[in-house]
Amino acid sequence: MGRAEIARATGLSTQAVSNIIANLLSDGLIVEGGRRAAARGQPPVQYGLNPAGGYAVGIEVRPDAIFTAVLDLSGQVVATSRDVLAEQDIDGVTYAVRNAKLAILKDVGIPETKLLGAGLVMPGPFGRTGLSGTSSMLSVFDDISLNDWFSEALGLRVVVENDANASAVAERVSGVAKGFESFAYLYFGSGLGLGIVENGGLVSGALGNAGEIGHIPVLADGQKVSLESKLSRLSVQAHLAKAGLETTSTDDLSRLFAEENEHLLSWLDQALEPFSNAITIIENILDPEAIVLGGAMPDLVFDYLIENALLAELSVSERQERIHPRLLRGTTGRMTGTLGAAALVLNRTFTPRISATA
Amino acid sequence: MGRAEIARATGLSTQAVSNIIANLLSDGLIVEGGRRAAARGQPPVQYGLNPAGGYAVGIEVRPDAIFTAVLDLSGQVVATSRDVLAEQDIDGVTYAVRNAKLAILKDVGIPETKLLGAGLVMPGPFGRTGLSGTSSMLSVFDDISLNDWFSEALGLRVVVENDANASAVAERVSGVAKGFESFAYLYFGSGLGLGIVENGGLVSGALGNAGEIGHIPVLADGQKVSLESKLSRLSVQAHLAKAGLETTSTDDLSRLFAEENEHLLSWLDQALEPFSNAITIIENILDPEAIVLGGAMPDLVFDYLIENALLAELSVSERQERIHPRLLRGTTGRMTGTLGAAALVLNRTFTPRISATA
DNA sequence: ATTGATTCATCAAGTTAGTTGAGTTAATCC
DNA sequence: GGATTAACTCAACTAACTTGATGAATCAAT
Repeated sequence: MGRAEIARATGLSTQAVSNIIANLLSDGLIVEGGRRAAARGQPPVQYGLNPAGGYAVGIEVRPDAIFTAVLDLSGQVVATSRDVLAEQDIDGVTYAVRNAKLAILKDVGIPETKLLGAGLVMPGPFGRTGLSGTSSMLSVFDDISLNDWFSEALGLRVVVENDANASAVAERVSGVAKGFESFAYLYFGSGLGLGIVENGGLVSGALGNAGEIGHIPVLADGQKVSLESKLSRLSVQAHLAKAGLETTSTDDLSRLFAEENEHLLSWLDQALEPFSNAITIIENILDPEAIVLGGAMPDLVFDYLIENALLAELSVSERQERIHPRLLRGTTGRMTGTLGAAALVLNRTFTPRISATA
Repeated sequence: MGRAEIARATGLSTQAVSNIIANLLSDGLIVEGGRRAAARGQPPVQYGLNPAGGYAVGIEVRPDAIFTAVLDLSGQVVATSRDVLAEQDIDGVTYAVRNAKLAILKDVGIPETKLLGAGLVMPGPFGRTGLSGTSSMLSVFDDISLNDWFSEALGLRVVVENDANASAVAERVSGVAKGFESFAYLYFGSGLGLGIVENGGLVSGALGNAGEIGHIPVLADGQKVSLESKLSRLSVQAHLAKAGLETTSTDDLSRLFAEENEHLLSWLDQALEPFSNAITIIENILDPEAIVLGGAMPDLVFDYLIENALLAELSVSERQERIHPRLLRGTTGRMTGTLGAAALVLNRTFTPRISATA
């Protein structure tokens, strides 16, 4: 954009914009583009983000491994890596996280000073809740103290989130939800999570545990069960195990789908009604621009669900002026949680918000 | 609070706070309290909001009437009034709204200059959605143009919201949800709505139609039905009508409940399971501090529902450190929507937020 | 080709909302 | 009754804007 255009958009004077641009240029955060001769008058000098002006690290802590990624300001992936997680207690995790950060920075030759912050992702919910039996290994911490702890350990501003929320932000920063201000992201981890983005920011609830959609009651064959028991990674695995199929990886599922395996298809069949109900619930409660699907499922499975979902016509989401389909498949792939961790940092710096707990 | 305390809380210098306080005092927005001698050192001069420093008008448009209310800065009700709405088209509503505003201001002797803005409440959803058959009389407008229209008509900054959202804010500003940053409000209008407050602000979704919870599928006797068909004002009325009881007012219901009327009790009985399911869904998706019930139902009915709800133990809301019960009854009474309209204005001025659509 | 309209941008001075640091006032502690 | 503590004010300085005048590059009409 040119100076004058920015001034009109922001309500600032062109002079103020000029000053700010001069600062950002000398900080290397933006770069000058050419002049664009469009209409009459002097053509504006264009400015754009300098992707190399800053970087964000994302770190995903899984039960047995640590995934790390670095994104530049434009949301492009600079590097990813994977390390084993030897000890799963807090000290082991801290040690591994610190090493992972140092290693990947050294690898790509980015100095600490260029880092905007680090994002950390681990399975929620945090704090002590009624779900604590199913909770993460670090459940001794609530999200605020987790934040402080890792902030200290990494020497960086830190954002801690669960995998569903992080992935949602990944899709917003560099995936299919680019530019969406309000949307929902249905995340298939071992369970089922929901990342809620409203007005560009995450909705995290009173204690940061919003989006635990796996535990809502749904109807299946006249029985009331939890959504997660019908629609999740654990659910397929249990279903296939009953038929003697030991599947563990997403590739396994991909292969079974390609083979039109009857057991996988029957699982999909039973999952469709709970899935459709969940979509209706999300749409009517949150009125999102779209619902994005992502996580540990093959793309083909997502496509199948999107294709065959019974979308309620009686929904606030059914309207004529729709630009996007009501359901979309995420495009950030298998590292979505890790990329999301880094994307959280970018999202925070690009769409800051006022918070009561400053 | 004293100057120094405010300075510490905000991160500003005490000098800056002093300047700001001097301005606010001369604008009449705050008042000086006495000195409070607490610890050592010079006791601070206390300052507080001046309730009479500004006012907000709330206007609720109902099918046959216009309700108006004025709140002062502290959230206290200064006046309420009720006028008939003769013509239900846009011109008729505009005329009635303008008159209602002028009348109530004249009544209480508040000059226009003391007004912070006006809140307008009408039944949603706005814009064209899949629910448009059930939509409001002003459905030709979307929420942005509604805002502009009435802003022009009233010569004030205007906030337009649906009844559920407004009532939620009413409870936050001067009801049972005072001080809550994140909660949900289940509103019994003719249908059933959900007001969602996250981080002090309303979650309104991509097109402002979040919270249409009445349309979500729930289970009742092994059947899938819409929540609204089991739990709403229309639902009780239909249920009682089948038994030959013509009830129209909330007082009627109150009386029936006091009489332990078997038909009302059987309605409550069948509503309990869908209600409990809805609570579980809301809790797990939004992780609210509490869910507040309010709207066109007798208090006794709310109390009954709260008392008898089957709260899932497997919920993010089930935790030890809870300060409030998971379910609360709203305390703003029958005018809740109208008060909410005014409360919206107060909420906006007290907890402003950054918005992409400036 | 010249002139005027249109748009982008800068220069220089003024304004506003903050900061910093030194000094003043009023209470408690011992 | 002086030391200590905290709240507050005064005065000078600073950062981040605004305003108004001026210059620069392009297009369109004469």
